Amino acid sequence: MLKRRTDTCISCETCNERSPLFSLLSSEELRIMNTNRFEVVFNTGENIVKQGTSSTHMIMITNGMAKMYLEGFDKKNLMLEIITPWKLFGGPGLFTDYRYHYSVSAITETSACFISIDNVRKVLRLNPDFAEALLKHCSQNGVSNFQRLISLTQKQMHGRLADVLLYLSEKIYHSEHFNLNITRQEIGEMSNMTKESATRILKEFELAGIIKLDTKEINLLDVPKLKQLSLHG
Amino acid sequence: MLKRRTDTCISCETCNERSPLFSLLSSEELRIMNTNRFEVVFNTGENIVKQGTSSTHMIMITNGMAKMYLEGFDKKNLMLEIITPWKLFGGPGLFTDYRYHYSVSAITETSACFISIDNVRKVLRLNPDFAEALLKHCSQNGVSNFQRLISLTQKQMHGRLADVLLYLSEKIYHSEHFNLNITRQEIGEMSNMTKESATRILKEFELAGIIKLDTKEINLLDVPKLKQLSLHG
DNA sequence: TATTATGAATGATATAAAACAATAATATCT
DNA sequence: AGATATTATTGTTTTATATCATTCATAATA
Repeated sequence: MLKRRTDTCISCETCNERSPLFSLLSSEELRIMNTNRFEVVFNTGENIVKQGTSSTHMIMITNGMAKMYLEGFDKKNLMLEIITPWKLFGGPGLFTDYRYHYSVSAITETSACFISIDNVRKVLRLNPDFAEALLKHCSQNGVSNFQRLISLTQKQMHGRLADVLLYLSEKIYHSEHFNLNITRQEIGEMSNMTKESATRILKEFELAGIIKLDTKEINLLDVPKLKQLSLHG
Repeated sequence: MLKRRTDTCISCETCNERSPLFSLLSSEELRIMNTNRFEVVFNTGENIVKQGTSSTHMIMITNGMAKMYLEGFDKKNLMLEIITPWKLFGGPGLFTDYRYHYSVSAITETSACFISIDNVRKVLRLNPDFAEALLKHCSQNGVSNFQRLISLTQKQMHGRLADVLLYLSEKIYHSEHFNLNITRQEIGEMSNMTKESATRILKEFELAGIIKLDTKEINLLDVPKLKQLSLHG
């Protein structure tokens, strides 16, 4: 579905303040980035990128919410992140094998802005600050992946679920009280457990007074306890 | 222990052909890289980098073998790679928080060459090809981490051990017949299982005629079968 | 409003893999 | 070479977690 142009998104110049990476660029460089740029609105559930297809664009969501996930064996997904506006993605394939290495799909109706990777490459060769910032961006993803590896391989379910709740609260909903717009299945995909286990442990947390739970509505009552659970194995 | 200078390693100019990243550099850029560069020999078991300390250097092994691993909870390690000569490392911290995010220790006596990160940064700003190559290097690590995440979270022990055997054969020993210089404990750290499980499954593979096993000596008899095991969950 | 889908909750059972324990085989040191 | 430490093997038990099965609740649709 095509999006009507609005005065908030006519060109990169007008929305560059939204992403730290773009604020490093000159007008001329922004003009390059803006060339062939397009924006598309996705309905809930639709794929924004599909793992395995050609990676031709660096993408940024300007509105809505999406999930980034690895497609594993037997339709089992591992969710990497929930993506909110101004977070840049496109992944490691952009500079290696020109394939997307994960899928991204819309959790709510989502507008996404597509910037051609050729233009990104042009600018990165013109602007060393931008090149360094991209390298930093890539490195930060590397650090996150290390944390994920340790969390998923060395913590058991309670710790992993605590990690998810803290992530949702701190990084996504910016509140200790939030209304989930993801399913138990998806909570399981974030913490590598079945939906049944996710349900069960949420209930346990409620019984232990750590959270207040009303299906989709979650209230973190004891954040220190969650942090302690997160630290245990 | 300091290493005597030899005619094979007086400066980066003389060993630049060893690493694809260095072949992109001009003499002047190599001279910058070579400034304050030093080489140290580590004994078996010694730390080359220690997770959590300041990351000040990009490092390359010129001789020997080392292991790169994440230190997790309760002294439980997760080995990321075995490092052999000319593989560059230093990790995601070099461009983010200036901390090493993993440890590297010598499996055999190992010589390592330390290049100041300030010099790397200087050169990356001078040479867009090098900048792009570093970004590619970082991205490739990202791809490997995705594969690792899926392998460790979605495969069970037989599949994970098959992955390790194939990795050792293809990437490290370059033969289907090799003499391990790592312990069962370390095989466990590569595949996220206990040393007892590693022993047991190696034995099972032997009984199934997939490998020939004599403690440290391993012979892959049925590589297709290992690949098939690797694909299953 | 009745009727399907879809998601959530809960219980019973099965199983992969860790933890524990003990012995056997190597390697290292004196 | 003998003594000690490290590593490998093997068996038994325990536990975390998946799987299966069913009911309940909520949302979408006719």
